[in-house]
Amino acid sequence: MPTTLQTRPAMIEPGAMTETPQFKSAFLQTMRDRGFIHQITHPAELDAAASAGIVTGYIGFDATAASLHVGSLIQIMLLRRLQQAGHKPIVLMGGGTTKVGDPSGKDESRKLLTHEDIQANIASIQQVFAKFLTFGDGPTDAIMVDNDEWLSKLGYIDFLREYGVHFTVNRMLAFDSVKLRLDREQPLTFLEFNYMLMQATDFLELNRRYGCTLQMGGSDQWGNILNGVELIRRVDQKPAFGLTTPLLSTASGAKMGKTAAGAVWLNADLRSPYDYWQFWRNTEDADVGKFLRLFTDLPLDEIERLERLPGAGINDAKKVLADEATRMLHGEAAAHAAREAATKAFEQGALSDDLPTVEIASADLAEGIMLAALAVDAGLSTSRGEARRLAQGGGLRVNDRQEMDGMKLITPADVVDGVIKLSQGKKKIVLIKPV
RNA sequence: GGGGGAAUGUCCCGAGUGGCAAAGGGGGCGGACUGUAAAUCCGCUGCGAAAGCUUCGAAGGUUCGAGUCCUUCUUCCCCCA
Repeated sequence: MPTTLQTRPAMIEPGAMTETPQFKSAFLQTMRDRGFIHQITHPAELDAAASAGIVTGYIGFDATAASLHVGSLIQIMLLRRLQQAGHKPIVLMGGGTTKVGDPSGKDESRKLLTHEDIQANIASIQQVFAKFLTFGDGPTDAIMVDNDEWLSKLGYIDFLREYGVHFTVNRMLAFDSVKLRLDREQPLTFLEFNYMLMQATDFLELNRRYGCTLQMGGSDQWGNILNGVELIRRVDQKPAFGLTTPLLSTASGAKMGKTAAGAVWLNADLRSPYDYWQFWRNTEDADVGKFLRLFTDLPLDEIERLERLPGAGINDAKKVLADEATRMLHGEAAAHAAREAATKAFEQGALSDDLPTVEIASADLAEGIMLAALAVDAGLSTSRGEARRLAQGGGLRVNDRQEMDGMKLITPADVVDGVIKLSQGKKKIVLIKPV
């Protein structure tokens, strides 16, 4: 008779973190100094393992969209730090688990994606990791695997007999991902209910294939991670660890990564380097230090200096943050161009070719285009009515001149140096280029 | 299988009496103040140039008029079996 997972592992609760003695391993020490750690299972054991040799750790990424967004960046950085500390990162693409759908933190079931959708998403997501990690065959080189490889091959009966016996429904019902859904009287399908088993299976599989002993993730993954840790410890009697990062929100409580323009995608074709730079530039004062520690490789003493800049000087720290973050993702040239464009636009009132540009037909312009329509074409508004209200509220400017009438016709006379500068509010600028 | 309840402005939550483009929040956007910050205050938040058009799970019906009443259906929740 197999034993079921009943015991809770020793772990560090967030509050206790500060009283923990210094870690011996460079990895955990750095992680704590830079604010990555929320909870750890078996901290002493993991610390010892990380000091003694190479630890292989993984993080799973679901493929629900064609790009990851800033919300996942902390996980990506975590893998980067792992590699920097001399360990081996595994990027696990959730080709299989995405077919099931993680119920954690969601009130409703997600739409089911097809296998083709998921694989296309994975292909699109993959490229980003190469910017942050070094892939290859070496001992600390990163590797990428897709859990569809083993999950889709599982037979139902085999799966139930091999893994199902290790989980009690009693315990599964106690997990937040399940409990919250039930408490709110929201449906939780049996399909989704199985997600945590899938994820536990992943960890076991990676442990057997690659000797992976560490699973990391956001704090909402704590329950899922625990299951994997315990599964390995029960079934194979091997060490396994879990580590979660704090849930990232801005100092004023907003969820990280959502802005006016929607999610802050990491793929350049979904969000330009210029916009990405702007995202970091607009960080709240209170978050600058935290973000510098998490999302840049700058040394800690330099970060401390930056975050202590008095008053408006904090803006310099934000520029450094934006530079560093953009460079890491899009490269030196793109970061430089984004900063130049921003400097010109905001500090010198000049234009830069790197500002977002939209082309329109000269013939249409010759006849005159309603300002509101132009704003829609420029992507500043989703409807003309909205654009007109925006103008009425003083939120639209043409060549830096406020224009309250959304019905006003824009003509070739408004073209200056080959473009029309259209601004929404203080931060969004689009260049309209007649062709 | 039986009984009871729920679905509202395509971001979320939520009032809603037969006259409703539909209260109020949150979120978002814009303005003022600042430093491309926060906090605060103000405005906007279905589409349309307008006439008008399209919204309250779906389809029918009653009515001059339906989110509101009736019928059927879908989905979900609860209780009983």
